[in-house]
Amino acid sequence: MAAPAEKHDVFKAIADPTRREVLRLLSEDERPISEIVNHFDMSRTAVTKHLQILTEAELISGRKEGREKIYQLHPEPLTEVKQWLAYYEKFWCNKLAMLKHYVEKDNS
Amino acid sequence: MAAPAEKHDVFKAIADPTRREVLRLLSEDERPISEIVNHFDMSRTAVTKHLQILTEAELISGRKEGREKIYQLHPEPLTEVKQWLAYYEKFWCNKLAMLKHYVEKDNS
DNA sequence: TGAATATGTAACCATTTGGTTGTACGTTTA
DNA sequence: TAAACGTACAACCAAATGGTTACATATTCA
Repeated sequence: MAAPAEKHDVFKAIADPTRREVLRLLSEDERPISEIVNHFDMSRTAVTKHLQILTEAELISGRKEGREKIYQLHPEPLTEVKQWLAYYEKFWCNKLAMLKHYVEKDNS
Repeated sequence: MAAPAEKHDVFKAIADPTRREVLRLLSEDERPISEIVNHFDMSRTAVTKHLQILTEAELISGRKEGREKIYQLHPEPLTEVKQWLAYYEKFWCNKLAMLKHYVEKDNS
């Protein structure tokens, strides 16, 4: 049952603006590939590749329905990013935590 | 005063594991390049390139001190990621928001 | 001064990324 | 059945990415 791990990690997946836009589209509603393609100025093949990368990161999944393939959002893997960010939040939310880093040197 | 915008956006900057590790190191304390290099199994030149990318994303900055260049963390740009994530949090924190997406189809 | 240290940078390279076109295949529908 | 639709996939390509080695420059210290 051990997943073969993520070939594409979620950080790489969300690094591309096109892929972030795909996620936004799918957050509104599930959509077939052809409909997703309409939102971009690139070929269907290019969009399909982005969908594959997002699928490998398990951020989306697609199901065949007739001749269409319908993709839907799975936001859960984004928790990894959230957890990573949480560590750094203290550095900008809690000024006290920044003292160690900035006080002595940046005294201009 | 208008910044020439970010050549490297923060999403690309944090996409690389090496760069995330650099951020973690600098969150502990500011460090000269040579000390950062010691933490990795790659050349100083390679590390320097990562430092440049992080600098362009304004996640770190370096100051010359004698013959050393000392880098320190600037976590502020990460707020952009946090804001982006906030939009998707409702999809995994608030089950109700997911109804529209999953209820009708995923009824197995 | 001269050696050692720390960094800057040019030139190069393999692989990945992000895109293309062309063709094939399954599904509707007239 | 034949045409139209939606998708899959192979082959190809330019540019970006992530790394290297080699050499130059600036600073410290014996």
